[in-house]
Amino acid sequence: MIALVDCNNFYASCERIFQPWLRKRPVLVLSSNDGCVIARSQEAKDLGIPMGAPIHTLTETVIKYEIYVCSSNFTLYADISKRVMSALGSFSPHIEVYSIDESFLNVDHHPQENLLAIGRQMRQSVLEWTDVPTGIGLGPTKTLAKIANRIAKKQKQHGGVFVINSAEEAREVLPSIAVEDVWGVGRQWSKKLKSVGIVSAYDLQQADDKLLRQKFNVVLLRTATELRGIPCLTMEEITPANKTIIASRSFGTQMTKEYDIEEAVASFATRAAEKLRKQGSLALYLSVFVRTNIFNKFQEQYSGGTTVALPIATAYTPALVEAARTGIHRIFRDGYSYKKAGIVLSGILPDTIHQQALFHKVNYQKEGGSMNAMDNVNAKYGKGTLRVGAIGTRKVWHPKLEKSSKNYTTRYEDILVVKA
DNA sequence: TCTGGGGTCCTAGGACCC
DNA sequence: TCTGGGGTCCTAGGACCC
Repeated sequence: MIALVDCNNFYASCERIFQPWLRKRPVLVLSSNDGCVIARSQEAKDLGIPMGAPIHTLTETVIKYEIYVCSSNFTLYADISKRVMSALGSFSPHIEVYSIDESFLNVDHHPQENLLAIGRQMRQSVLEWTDVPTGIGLGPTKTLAKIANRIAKKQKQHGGVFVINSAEEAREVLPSIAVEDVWGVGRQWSKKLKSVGIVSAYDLQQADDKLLRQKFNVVLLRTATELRGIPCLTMEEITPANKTIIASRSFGTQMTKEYDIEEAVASFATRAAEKLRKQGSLALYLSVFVRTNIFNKFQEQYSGGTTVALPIATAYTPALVEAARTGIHRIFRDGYSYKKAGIVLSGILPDTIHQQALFHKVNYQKEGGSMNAMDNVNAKYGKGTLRVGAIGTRKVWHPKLEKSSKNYTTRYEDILVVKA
């Protein structure tokens, strides 16, 4: 049996922990650049505010209902997430951290008849340890655990925990679940499924394998099989290294100067390099892209991208920054107003392999040593304490961040605020 | 005026090999 | 006029997830 623990309105719940006066107020958390709504408290959901709505379309609603709107604070959310997962860890040695606010737990070592009680204990523990409310669904497969989780959250009488013990029990609840609410069924497929008469999760469970394989694909067939109580998706307790690493941002203002964009991509390359080293990898390719504001219908549009092959696989920040600037020189065109840029690292290899190039000699020890030193300094004294000069100091490209909460759990000065 | 960021997997088709 | 069988690798595009 698998438990799926999912934090309720996670970012909004994090914001409330250290600002308890927000508890009854509707809360919205915005995306980078303070653009779209990416998290809503229950009160905000009840007001009918959709996920992803651009905040500038909600000005009146925000004033009318005194909605608290804030920028996102991922430093805080990541730290709270760690604490939630740590609380859950005491219930099972087999835990897969699926996303910042979700975990799968194997609970096979708990007796079947106690599962509801175990779920309630988990919920209580997380609440006590972190003040974050959760919904918990248990089922024989991940997909059924997801369904159980949905029921736990939607039907208040269950107190946030719901168990689907078997495929037979699933058969009773699946007719009430719309097919688009099944994990793995998105917009496109639900449309297509409905066109062949598959409307509910039950219909999908009962659907003909051949039809699913022929008209759809093997991924959807697996989903249907999981609904029958046969596991197709295994627990992945060890997070595999990412195969691509992306760092991109929309700019706070539109930019026209090449050297400003160079500073931005130097910063992206730095961040990507940090992620790369953290997972113990090297990259062979660095792609760069830029684009104008796609929402502005009156502006001439341009979007460009290019891939720079690195002479050898590397995680050395200066080498990646240099590649990013090379890329920008290739694709930058004068006369446009740029709104977004980013870099993508690919050709990811483990850093235990050091294949040399014929004409490009590298002192791995020296490079590795300096990166190590830089990472240590930045861990101790804060991000960007030590950085390459190409990033600059003017921050002209930085996204908007008008109202971010404090880093109550990770930054010394902010922790003092909490204590006070 | 204002519209996010970061990932994965599968499939089909083309190019190539023997 | 007739024209095999069995593979791999790469890429672009489409679907999905949070």
